[in-house]
Amino acid sequence: MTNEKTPDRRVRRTKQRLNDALESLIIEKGYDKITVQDLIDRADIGRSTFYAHYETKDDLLVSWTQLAEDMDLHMAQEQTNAESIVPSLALFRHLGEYHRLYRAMIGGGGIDIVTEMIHSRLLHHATFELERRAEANRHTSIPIEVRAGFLASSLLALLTWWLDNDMPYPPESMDEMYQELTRTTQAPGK
Amino acid sequence: MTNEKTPDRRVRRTKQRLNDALESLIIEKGYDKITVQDLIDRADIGRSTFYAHYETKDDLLVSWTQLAEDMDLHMAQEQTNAESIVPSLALFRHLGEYHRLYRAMIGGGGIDIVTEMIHSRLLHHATFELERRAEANRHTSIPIEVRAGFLASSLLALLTWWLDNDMPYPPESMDEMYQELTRTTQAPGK
Amino acid sequence: MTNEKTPDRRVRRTKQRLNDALESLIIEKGYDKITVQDLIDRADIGRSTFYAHYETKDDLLVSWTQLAEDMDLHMAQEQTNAESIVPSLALFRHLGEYHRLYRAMIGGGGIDIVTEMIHSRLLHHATFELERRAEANRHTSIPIEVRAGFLASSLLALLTWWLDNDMPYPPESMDEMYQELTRTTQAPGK
Amino acid sequence: MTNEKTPDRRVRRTKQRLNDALESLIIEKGYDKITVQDLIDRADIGRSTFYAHYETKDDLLVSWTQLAEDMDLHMAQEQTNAESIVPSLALFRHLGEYHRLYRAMIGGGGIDIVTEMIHSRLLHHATFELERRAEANRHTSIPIEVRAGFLASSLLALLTWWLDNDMPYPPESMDEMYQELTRTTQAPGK
DNA sequence: TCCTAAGCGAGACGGTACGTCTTGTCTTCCA
DNA sequence: TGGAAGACAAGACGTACCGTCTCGCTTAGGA
Repeated sequence: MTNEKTPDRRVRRTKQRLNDALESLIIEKGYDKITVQDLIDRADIGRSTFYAHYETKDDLLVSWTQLAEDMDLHMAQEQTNAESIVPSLALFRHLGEYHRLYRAMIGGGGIDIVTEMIHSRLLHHATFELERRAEANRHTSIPIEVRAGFLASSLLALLTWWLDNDMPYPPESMDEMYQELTRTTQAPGK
Repeated sequence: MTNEKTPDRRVRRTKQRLNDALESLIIEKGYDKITVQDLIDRADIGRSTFYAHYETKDDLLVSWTQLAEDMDLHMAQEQTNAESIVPSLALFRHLGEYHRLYRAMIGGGGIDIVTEMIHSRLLHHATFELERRAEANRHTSIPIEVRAGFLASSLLALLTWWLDNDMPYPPESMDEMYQELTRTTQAPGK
Repeated sequence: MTNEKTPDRRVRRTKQRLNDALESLIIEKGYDKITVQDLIDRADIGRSTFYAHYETKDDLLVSWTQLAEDMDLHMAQEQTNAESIVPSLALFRHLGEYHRLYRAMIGGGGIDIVTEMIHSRLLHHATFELERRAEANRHTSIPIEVRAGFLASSLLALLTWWLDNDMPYPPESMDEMYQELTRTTQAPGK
Repeated sequence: MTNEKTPDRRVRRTKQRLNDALESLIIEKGYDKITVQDLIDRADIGRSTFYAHYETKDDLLVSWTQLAEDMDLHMAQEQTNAESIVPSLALFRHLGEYHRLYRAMIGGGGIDIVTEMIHSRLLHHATFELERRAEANRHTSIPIEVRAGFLASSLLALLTWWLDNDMPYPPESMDEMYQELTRTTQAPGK
């Protein structure tokens, strides 16, 4: 519960229009090719209105909370699965479902900001889980931050490869491969 | 023996100046912030001269062959080590030696094109090595291209993390961690 | 008896604040540099309130009736003086008294709209007076409108010069010079 | 003979195009309504090219030397006429010839910068001439700067009135009226 | 005294023009 | 006469104002 006043109805409408315009333009022509003018035209708003709400195109992107919320939601859902350190299966399923959008945002020619955001959330999640299970991992001398980075980067790499190659395997297979490849950290006791 | 004429002495001078300008500007302000005008000013050449030799800023970067050659050289050197699929130790040592430059080029705020080039070479190398040892890996159903991508991305992630965190461990330790984390693919029989 | 309702007390207060804001801002930074936002901020009113009363910044200026009324008042006072066609002495005295304000409004860097308003009133007055004395001026073939324009412009030029040069002579001297310079028209018979 | 290098042929072409565009647009829609974009479109040049040569629209106008040169030329031509203090007849003739352009630049709704420039040149000329004939004017106590200002402003007013009213009299008649109205200063001995 | 219509502040909004910046092409000039 | 210097067209950028508009809150002034 924040102290922020409920925004003007018009403000919400403007932001919604900009988010819609951003999403459709990302799919159509790729984020890098989008100009502020494109967004303005598509959202049918005035130039100064854009700059009243966002400093730059990137600012609009990061304020587009859908991504972060999606990530957190799916992480929370899979959190109950004690076996998995990162919510890999849920992510393969979610990104596969919205693959047109995610393919435009991560991987080759994607958007660095988005990739970094996802990586950051995965990293944070993995670090937290590894620390929670610290006692079970005394057998290895590899620092937690290295292992967390490894887990996050590996998953991101597989996700990216999967989307860039038109999802040649079902999400469940991809998850199995990920589990197998990272078995050294995921299930240390083997 | 190529068909290329030996470049004019002036041409070589121009290219040398541009390479020097590029390197110093990358370290100073980061590749993304560099403009063609910056390069021209620093190299003290005319605008058309730049475009006579390179199509874009990226073109100058990739033509700056030092990186690719370095990579290949170190790969070749470590190629004799039958145990290792990718020349990880050599890379940790090499990047550590020139860390100021490499830190500016890969990892957070780095240059996509360079990261992709390194990734591409690692991927190609890993694919080749895995195919060469294919018979030894029948035990796993994970496709070679997935495993090659995994090996390349993991190494790149560790290299990046290492540089971004001021190289807290010696190259040898990093290599050991990498070997351990990717044991499932590197030495599958274990 | 007009149909206009007596304005709301608040309306009068708003207009007063705007007039005050306008006057102080003209002296401070010059009319041209004033923005509607400046007026709004200084008067501490809302944007729509401004546009509820005035169409533009110029509209506020011309509705600021003090000028026109001043002019007419002084013209009426001097009207009795049969010698003078335009109320030059009264104007020198009046503008001299409020020179800080008038210097900002007429002459170099002044406000065209004000200058034109003063010129227009002078022209109208001179035309009226010359026509009233038409029979006394048969000696010259110069059309009345030319002579009226000459009288108005000359006086305005002297007033402007006088204010722009920090009023180096008293109003009475300025008036004498004006009478002498325009003697050909003012007192044709001489 | 200046040290400035002869400008690039292209530069001269660009400036010529801008001058032409300015002149036609002044006549078409009035100086105030002209935007930089109008000039760019009409001259068929790039936006940055405009700003490479001129800081603002006003800068282009004042650099448009034709006006100042015209003034000086006509002043020089009439300089031989010992009777006239300012080159009134030549000016009536010249402005009448190019009345479409001058009507858009001086007088009601005209361009302040141009009006002030003409006034300034007239004033300078009148001051110089009056000082040259100082001994012949001992009869009056009116300071030279006042009389020069009067002569310049009166002429400008007549020119403006003449153009704004579609030149109802020939230049020669206008000049005669001007001489008659300013007889007190022009031919003091009468 | 209450009620209701108006005045009001606040500020979001669509637009227009601005002056800056960078790019890749094209023309001129000079060695 | 071939390459360096740099002028150029194109167009996106972020800023500054403008005049319109939609909100609720406040507050007269008539019922």
